[in-house]
Amino acid sequence: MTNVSGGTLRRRPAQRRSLERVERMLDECARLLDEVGYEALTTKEVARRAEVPIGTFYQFFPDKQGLVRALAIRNLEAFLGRITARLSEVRLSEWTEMVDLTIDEFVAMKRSTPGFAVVDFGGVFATPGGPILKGTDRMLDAALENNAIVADRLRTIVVEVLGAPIGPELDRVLFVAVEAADAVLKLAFRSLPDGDPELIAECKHLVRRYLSAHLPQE
Amino acid sequence: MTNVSGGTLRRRPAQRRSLERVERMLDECARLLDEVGYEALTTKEVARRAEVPIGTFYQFFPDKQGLVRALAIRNLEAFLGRITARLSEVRLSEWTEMVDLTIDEFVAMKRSTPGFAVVDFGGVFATPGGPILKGTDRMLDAALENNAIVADRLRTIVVEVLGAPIGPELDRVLFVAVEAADAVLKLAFRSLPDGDPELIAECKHLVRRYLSAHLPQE
DNA sequence: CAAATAGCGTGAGTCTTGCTCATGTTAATC
DNA sequence: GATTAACATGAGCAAGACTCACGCTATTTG
Repeated sequence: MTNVSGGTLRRRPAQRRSLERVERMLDECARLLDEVGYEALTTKEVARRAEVPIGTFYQFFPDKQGLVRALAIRNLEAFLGRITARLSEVRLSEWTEMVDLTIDEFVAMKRSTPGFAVVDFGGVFATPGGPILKGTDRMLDAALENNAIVADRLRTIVVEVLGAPIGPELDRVLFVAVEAADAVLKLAFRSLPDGDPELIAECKHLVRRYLSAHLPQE
Repeated sequence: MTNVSGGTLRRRPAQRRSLERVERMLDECARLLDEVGYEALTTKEVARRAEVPIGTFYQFFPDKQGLVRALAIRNLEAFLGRITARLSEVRLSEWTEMVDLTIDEFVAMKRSTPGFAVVDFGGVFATPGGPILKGTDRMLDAALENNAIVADRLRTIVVEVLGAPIGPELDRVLFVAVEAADAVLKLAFRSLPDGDPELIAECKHLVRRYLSAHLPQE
């Protein structure tokens, strides 16, 4: 699996114990996100639940956002892993199948993976804009980058499976598709805890309609 | 103009002076959002810039989120106003024109209205999910509701202009379209400060393709 | 017109939270 | 066994969200 993680951690856990601790903190972070949401989540509480002193928490995570960002990256890697696994099982004949497969897998993770409903790949914040002074929330960039990574991975697959024309146009199209799908699926899960089935169907519809203009028809 | 504002304010400003103060606080909130983003925005700084004591701030706004929510609602009302104004000027023959008109107006506001790039109609947070304990961030619901209001308004227009079949299906379709468009436009403005023109074009494309399956062709 | 009353305005101060850092503890190296 | 380096810890600090007791100004009342 490609390691996507960039400078997210302050110190990379070397020993077994530290590694387990970091994993535990991420787990508790995810569960807390489901319970109280991002704003109400406190680093102290995450540390307490993971049975890790607050000082140790800050040995590994630069701040609250770093924690959530790390979780988002873990989610992303899990998602990419599941996608590639499913793709090696199923031999798909049409690209439309890939749309369904991707969305289904995303939906499955929304349902089963703690915290995924809240952060998925990182789109919790929206703080772009002007000269950021202090606090320096670059989380949004992370979200942007992460969805870009999803798009990039999908592009590789699309090009492999059916010889789609490579180029900046394809990049853009897939990027837009991923972003739009993400938004509609968020909507589906806001309406119903397990995701409104009609909205999920509509999401597939939306993506297929859009892509059919850009990908070769079969 | 329909008054959309629900219980956003603690006390509704009755006298002229209070009303100006509230307006000033919203203005400064918007400008600060552009400068430092949501996380780094402080109520003290908003109050300071608006030349209003912090105590008075809390007379009107319940909390930081309430402030931003109020701004989002003001934005929404301004947007709906502009849309209806443009629609009364231009007599549109095809529904595709309405897509362009709506998106163009949204883009124009993203460029000109302070703070609109950050909050537009309220999608700053993402904190749905389980039993919210304290802090009770219901901002996301507000965002949801606000986009629903946009969709609803557009539906009224669509039904008026061309006798589109009314029903829950049309509601859902428009809701999805608004949500997807919102996401792609956010993306466009993340890539470039003034909005990537190619992504804006792609957004129109996406919406038209999607709607063409649900609205009567001309 | 003065007194009583009711609402409005105010900012010092409280409480909570993110985060640090000096000190203690364990493991590695010589 | 001594020295050094890496890791662990939680009391404490800084900063920000939000309150509340008091003063002030308008409005009503005898």
